[in-house]
Amino acid sequence: MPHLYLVDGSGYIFRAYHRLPPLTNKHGEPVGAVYGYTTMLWKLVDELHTADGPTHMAVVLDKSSKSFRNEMYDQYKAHRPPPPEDLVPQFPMIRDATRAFSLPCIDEEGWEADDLIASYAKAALAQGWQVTIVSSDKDLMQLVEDGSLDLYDTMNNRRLGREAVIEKFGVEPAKLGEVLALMGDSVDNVPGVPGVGPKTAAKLILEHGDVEGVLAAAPDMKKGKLRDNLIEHADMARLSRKLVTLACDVPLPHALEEMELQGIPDAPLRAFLEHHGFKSLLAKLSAVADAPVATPAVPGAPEAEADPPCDHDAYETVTDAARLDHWIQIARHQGFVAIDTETTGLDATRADLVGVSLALHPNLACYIPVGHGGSDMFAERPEQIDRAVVVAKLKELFEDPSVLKIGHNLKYDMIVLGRLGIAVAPYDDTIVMSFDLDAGLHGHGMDELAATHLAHSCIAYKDVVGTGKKQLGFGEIDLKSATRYAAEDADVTLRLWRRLKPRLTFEGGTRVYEMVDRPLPAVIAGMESAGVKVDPDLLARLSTDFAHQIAALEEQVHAIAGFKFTIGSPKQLGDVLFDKMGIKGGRKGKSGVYSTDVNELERIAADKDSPGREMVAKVLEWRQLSKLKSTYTDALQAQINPATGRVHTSYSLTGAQTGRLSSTDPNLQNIPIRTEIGRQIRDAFVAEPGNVILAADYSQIELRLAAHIADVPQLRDAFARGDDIHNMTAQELFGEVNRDTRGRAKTINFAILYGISRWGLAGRLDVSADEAQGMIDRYFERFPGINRYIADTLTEAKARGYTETLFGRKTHFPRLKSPNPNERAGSERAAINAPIQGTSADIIKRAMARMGPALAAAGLPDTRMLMQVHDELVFELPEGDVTRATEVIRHVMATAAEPAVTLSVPLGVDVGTGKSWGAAH
DNA sequence: TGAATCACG
DNA sequence: GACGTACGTGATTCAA
Repeated sequence: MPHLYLVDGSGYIFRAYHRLPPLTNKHGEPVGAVYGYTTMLWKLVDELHTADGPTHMAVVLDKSSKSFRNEMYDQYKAHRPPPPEDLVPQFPMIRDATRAFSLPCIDEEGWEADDLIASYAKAALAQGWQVTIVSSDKDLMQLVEDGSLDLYDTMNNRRLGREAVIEKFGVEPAKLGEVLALMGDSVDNVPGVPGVGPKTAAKLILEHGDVEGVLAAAPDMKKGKLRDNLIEHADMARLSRKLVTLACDVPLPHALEEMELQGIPDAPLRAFLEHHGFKSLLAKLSAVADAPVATPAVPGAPEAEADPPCDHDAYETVTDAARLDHWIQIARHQGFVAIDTETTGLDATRADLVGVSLALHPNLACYIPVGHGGSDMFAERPEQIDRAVVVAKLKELFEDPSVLKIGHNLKYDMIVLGRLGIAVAPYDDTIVMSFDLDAGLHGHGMDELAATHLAHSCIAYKDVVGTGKKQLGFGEIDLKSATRYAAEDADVTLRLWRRLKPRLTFEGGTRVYEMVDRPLPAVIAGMESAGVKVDPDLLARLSTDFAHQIAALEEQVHAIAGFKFTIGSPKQLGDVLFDKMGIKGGRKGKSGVYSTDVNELERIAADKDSPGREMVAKVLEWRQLSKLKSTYTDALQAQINPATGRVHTSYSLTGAQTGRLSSTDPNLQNIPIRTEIGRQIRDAFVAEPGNVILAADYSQIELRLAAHIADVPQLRDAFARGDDIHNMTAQELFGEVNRDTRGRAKTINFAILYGISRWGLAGRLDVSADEAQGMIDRYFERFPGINRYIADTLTEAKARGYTETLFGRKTHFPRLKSPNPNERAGSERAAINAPIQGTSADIIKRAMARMGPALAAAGLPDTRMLMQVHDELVFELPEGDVTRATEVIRHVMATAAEPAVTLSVPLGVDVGTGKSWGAAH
């Protein structure tokens, strides 16, 4: 007779987590619960062919924390703390483990694992099967039937049948629901009746049959607290009765036959165990290698078969609502869908939706046009579903918590869809996944990834819309061509996801993906959509002001030269200074042009005897003003979005190899601050009336992280005391603290982080290479952790080809093995810096991900995060909220590493506010 | 399109 | 012994 084992995976993993020590695997991922779960599954599967062993098995999990019970009672499970942070990344691994055993993994939105277990159990019993539920959950004990259904607690190795239930609760399993209802449950927040515990509940039920019987009998009971409580809380008792009732009629997506157990599969299980380095289990696997072998294909595992090539003619153009419903229905059923949007432009904050594509499986993809034709009055508008209908239908799918949306650079789509009222969740982003796996090895654009991973060359956008004057908007493309291009994008995205997702697990990328990067696309989409207000009048005033000064300087420079030339041309300027005016010491670069950068010009300006002193000073001033005008005051005005009156930058999540963000169009991460004249530009970044700008920045975060990572006690103590770190370094290195030694110490502190050479330091400090070497030696002597860190980091980077941050972010350095010594040396310096810069980036990203929820929880929904500048977050908020917001922001930033990483140095956060960004500093 | 320059952390 | 000299970015301008 078939014997079905239903494993309560969710219940198990929580118990395993708390019972087992916090193990980590070789990738630094927490795996304690996964290890416990794997051994448990194995033990069960091993019992196939034994007397009471399973013939069929499935694992049942909770899909989300919400179920139909929350609709009955909004307080249900309301006091449950979120799962521990180092347990969260283990949830996907539990699914990996289950797949490695080729077992079905069952979860359904809106239902708890208990309901699914009850429903499958009933279905199996109805066919005359034997059922064992692997769990120790008391709610599931309601299902026990003498001789046909029992519970199995693998942690104590105990089976639990009718007798055990009676012993534990004093009633038959069939009456257990009545008892549980009266008792209530503080963990799940089932109210029950106050003052009624297991003993009283059992007594009452034995006497009166069920909850209704007890409530009916209450008025006749002897006066006392119990009677009063039963009468007063009758409604809560009835509600509790419903809450503890298991749903036995959930639609069942998996046939019981699919759950047939084949034995221990070799290849996928071996790959899984090797990935985590579960050595004892690997040994065990080798011992059972001759056992019956199942041969399932693990989707996306390294040995997975290649997908068929993209078939552009297989893609469907969806132009009627019924077909759209059909696609949505399959996506719902499948639980994941790749998506992509086509729009009228590149700037997500302005672009309008033209169409959406979906992909469900390789070559199973469609394009839903909504904005084709229309703009051209001569062309006929091709048949399309009404835009509002598409938006409404897609909103339901894209917001469905049980359907994973997969996109490539989803941030873009989120901004476009966000303006249509659609909030995409949950999601995976393949550009982020690729970055977390392969930063430093190659780019992460879709076309490049398709070529690298799928040996596929995507249709070029330019080939669809043309270039130059003849370039068309995507809405002007005929539906056939549009479908071929757009659906391919979704198809390729899906294919990439199938490749990359398992690699995250197998290569240790899950930790940084889940703990740092995954939340970022949504967070940054919010920041970009919000934008920042700039004062165009102030910028215009600065522009004219600068223009006048530039014109005056230009005239003076030409007068000194005696003729006109283009000051902005380094080539002409070099010729004027070094050839025509005969200034000595000109250095030509490889392109044969004299160097005229600031260092060179300042050198000339410092030389009292140089004939070019006057001109050079004016050129330097001219350069500064030209830069400010062209790059900032002029450009920024042009970047104001007329619809919002604000500037919306675009952050790249994959721009910097170390994990930092980068900012473009415009770059808001290089707005001047170091000189007074440039700083004025920050005054143009302003708050709306009634609001203020708040800037919060980490103080010396990279040096603090260096102190922690390299384990330098002196630096750690200095930060713990709150000392000025550059003063302290000056004291250590030079024996006295003054402006000069502090400045030098500061230079050296940074230089060390960047892996500088003695010549580099010599150039910076204007001393000889020998003197510079002396300072470096002294530094290493005073802070002995530092050279050990540098040596260890390089050794490891060379052996593995990559470095890692405290959160497991990898940065690859293929050029560490370059035959070119310069390239090699450059990579070595970058590798020394990457763990520090990267960890800093990880920490502020975690702060950003937590900031929205933390502000909302504190009742500060109007505090908006607008910008990130590597170690600084900028907010706009109502004046009255400053005090409370400051507290929340400071706390979130200071604790952002925890609990995943415990730092041995505190993280300091400086906060300032004002009407403008300039005033907030 | 690449080099040079310079703005930021 | 020569090489070329700090990590990470993006925008603008010139010149080919």
